[in-house]
Amino acid sequence: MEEGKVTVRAVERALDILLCFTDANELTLTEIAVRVGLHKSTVYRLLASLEHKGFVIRDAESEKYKLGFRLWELSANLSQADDPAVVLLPEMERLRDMIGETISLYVRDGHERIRIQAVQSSQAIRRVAPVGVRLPLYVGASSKVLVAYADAEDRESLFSSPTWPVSIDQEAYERQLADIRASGFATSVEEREPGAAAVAAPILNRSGSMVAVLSVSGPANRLTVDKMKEHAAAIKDAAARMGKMVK
Amino acid sequence: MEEGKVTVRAVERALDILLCFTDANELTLTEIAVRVGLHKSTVYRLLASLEHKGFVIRDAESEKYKLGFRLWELSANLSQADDPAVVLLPEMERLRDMIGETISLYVRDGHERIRIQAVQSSQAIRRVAPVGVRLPLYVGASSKVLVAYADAEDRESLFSSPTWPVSIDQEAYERQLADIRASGFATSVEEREPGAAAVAAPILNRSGSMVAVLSVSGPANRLTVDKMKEHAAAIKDAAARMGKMVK
DNA sequence: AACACGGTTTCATTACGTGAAACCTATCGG
DNA sequence: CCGATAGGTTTCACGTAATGAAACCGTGTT
Repeated sequence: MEEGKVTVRAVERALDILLCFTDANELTLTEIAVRVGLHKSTVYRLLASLEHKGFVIRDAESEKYKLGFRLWELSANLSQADDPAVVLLPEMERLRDMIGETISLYVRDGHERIRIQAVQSSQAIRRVAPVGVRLPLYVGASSKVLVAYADAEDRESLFSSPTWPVSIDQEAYERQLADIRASGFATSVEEREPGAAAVAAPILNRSGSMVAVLSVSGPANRLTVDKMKEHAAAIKDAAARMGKMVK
Repeated sequence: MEEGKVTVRAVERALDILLCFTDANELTLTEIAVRVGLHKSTVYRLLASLEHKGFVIRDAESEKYKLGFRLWELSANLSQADDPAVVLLPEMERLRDMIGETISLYVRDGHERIRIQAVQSSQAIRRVAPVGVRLPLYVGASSKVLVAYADAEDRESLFSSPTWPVSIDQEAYERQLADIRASGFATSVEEREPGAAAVAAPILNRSGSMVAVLSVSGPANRLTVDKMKEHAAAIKDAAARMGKMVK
């Protein structure tokens, strides 16, 4: 396992436990142990620490663990200024008005992506994109960008994980990712949803790491090859500007 | 140092670091090191872990550390239904409208209490109670309730801790706590702040454990003995109702 | 009764987290 | 221009403290 940063194992494990609660809001100790792949007693001790500091609590009746009040305190202090979903919204609206299609913003979360922001096209036929949904990482333009711009070791662990479809021709897929990195955007036509097409580009901050992925999506029959090219240019341009707005 | 729970040192330290950001939203590594009382390199490693998991980030321009986007994800999943500060707010407003004084909600946090919610009296002369402040646990009506209803061993460790004022006559104090438990409320007149008085009662959930403490506070000259009695009745009533609303 | 399923405790082992100290790179002030 | 300061990073030897296995406890469930 390649590192690069000097981290503290116990802490990372504890944080992994916290992150379990992004897609489940009540878990038992053993469920958590399975999720993070650690021994019961290890999880027990880590949870005890998290509980002691108020980051998790045990629900009185269900006897299960859930997130604690400490996170309220912290999230109250989260400077909204750093949340891409907030900062980039105006810019996304500008882009939407310019090209007239639905604009989405995704971040990767483990083996999925989350749509953290979206502005809807105002056209009658349009892509409807609810905020907050989780989508698989192996289909769609945004997914491909998220994977293409992940760091190497991260990608490796993704591909070797049991959630990654074995049906994918890894050879061809890698070539596709290389193309995406070269061109700076990805496209998809009816990959995830029939009748839908999309163009996506990474938002890279000043230090060059990916903050999120921006996408234009709409009905496939409106997103012709020419239109896609136009959109790709527009979205790359917007993404570059956005990259300067976030850490 | 009395324990009682098997915790993981590194994790607790990391969480302490996170908690630094409740009262400051940008900190340098060394500032953090001072706050938590650890060596630079230790904090460095813990921060690296927190950063790696997205719980803190380094601001691009200020180069300081701040809370990361991961907390957004988590707080999105915080079941609002369990946060007393949210659930009980409407009820607190009702109470405020009824008796016309500032209503506060406190929880205990180690050797302090935190005001997790407050609704302000609309009178010209009033108690102004900002949410989020931390106050000592040895003065004020709310403090006394928080201590009185803590479990015995918890109280013991509190009293034997170095932060507990030695000046307190423990004998008399214990009697006072017993009275509070008997009557179900506590009062204070100019105990913590000159000119201010308060009445406080515990919010006990169905299983009988204390969730928070509710208090009425205002200028001492308005909170006469008679008024205090009225308020005590009102607040006990409200607290009882609230106790059924939370876990 | 036997079993499964959560949580808790104990214990031996050594990996891992730790603090000190050195180092690097800026920025500041005389 | 040089020394000082401050913030961050790396290295290293040491010994604690985190770990996994296994046993244990309580409570349902069959």
